Amino acid sequence: MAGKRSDARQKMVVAARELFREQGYHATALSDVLKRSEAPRGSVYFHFPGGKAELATEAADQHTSELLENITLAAAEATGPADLVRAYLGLARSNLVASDYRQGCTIAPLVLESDGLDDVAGRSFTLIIDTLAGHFATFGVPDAHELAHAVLAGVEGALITARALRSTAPFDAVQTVLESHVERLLK
Amino acid sequence: MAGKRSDARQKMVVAARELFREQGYHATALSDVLKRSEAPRGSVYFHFPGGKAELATEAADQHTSELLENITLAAAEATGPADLVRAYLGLARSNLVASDYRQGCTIAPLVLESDGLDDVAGRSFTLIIDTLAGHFATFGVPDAHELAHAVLAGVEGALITARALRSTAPFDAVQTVLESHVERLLK
DNA sequence: AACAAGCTATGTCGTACGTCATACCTTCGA
DNA sequence: TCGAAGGTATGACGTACGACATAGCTTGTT
Repeated sequence: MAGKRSDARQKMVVAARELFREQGYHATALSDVLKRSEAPRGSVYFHFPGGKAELATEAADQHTSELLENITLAAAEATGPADLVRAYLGLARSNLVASDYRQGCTIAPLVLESDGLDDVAGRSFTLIIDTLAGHFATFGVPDAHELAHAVLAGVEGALITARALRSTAPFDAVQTVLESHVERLLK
Repeated sequence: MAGKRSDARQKMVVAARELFREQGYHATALSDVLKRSEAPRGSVYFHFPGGKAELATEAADQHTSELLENITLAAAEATGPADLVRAYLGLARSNLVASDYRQGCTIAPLVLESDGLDDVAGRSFTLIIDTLAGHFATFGVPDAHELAHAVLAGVEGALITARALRSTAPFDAVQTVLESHVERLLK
């Protein structure tokens, strides 16, 4: 009933995710995605009838899913909200440093390069915030939602400035400020 | 020995600045810049031999200059570091809201859409941080540089998430956290 | 063996950036 | 005061590349 079941689709999503993190949305050509994923050129429109936008949507969704898993995982090991904050910041920072300041956030470009993908980014951010806030609330943090907003904004901002400055100073600063605030909240 | 001096150049820089804030770098075609600035096509390469990249560099530089002026202005009126933080956040927020969540930061796209413009962005961020830190130090803040890093990252991050969420919640959250930290620093 | 459904290679159209030949304006020299 | 020269500015073009659509092929099933 079918031809060979190909793994090209998933490979393309992975490649797209990486490239968007590094170069943004418009700077990434479909040919770049194909080259990195070693997928055949003609497959794009078949696997993603919506074209590039659909590919980006899927990449964002997978990125978010993976992030949510990591958050929940970190929350399970954390002994308090400060631990979770540290873990979340650490995740972004280590990815950035390990890639020699190349890999930022997959979602951010979709916001800045407005192409009708703002809503996708909005859903992703909402999920992240709600998940973070849920864990913070469990830890007994008042205004858990507010803290989650600050954490997300801090990470996104640090990812940008750290990249441009080629320094982890922004991450250290954000971490200091957030921990300072968390301590105060719990007092 | 000279021809007519045209204001086309400056108009183009202004238009580019606006468009990059709204759409990012690659999504902004030179034809878009020309349309908004009402400048002729041929003028691009004449005024900016380096092409689009040079135009972006100039736009970033002018954006930064204006920002530094505003920071210094706000610092003069501020009675403490918290005032300056509020003013800087307020500037970004009011621009964003006034434009119906369209106008973000001019520099950020240059970082995310890597096209060799990272260093330009780096210089801009360094200037902003140093200026902020200078004022914070004047106000007697210890670790003024660290605070400046956190403020910049907070604003950049809030600009992204607020835009996607179409909400000012990120700004409010960042402000709360930063003020909380400043209070603690001065204690 | 033949059909159907998944999969892929090639072709086409639109558009972006960069370039060039040309027209213009200003200033200097006679 | 007038003409010439050289920097200044511009509209039309070329080249290259991006996304998208379609026609053909491979594979598994009956």
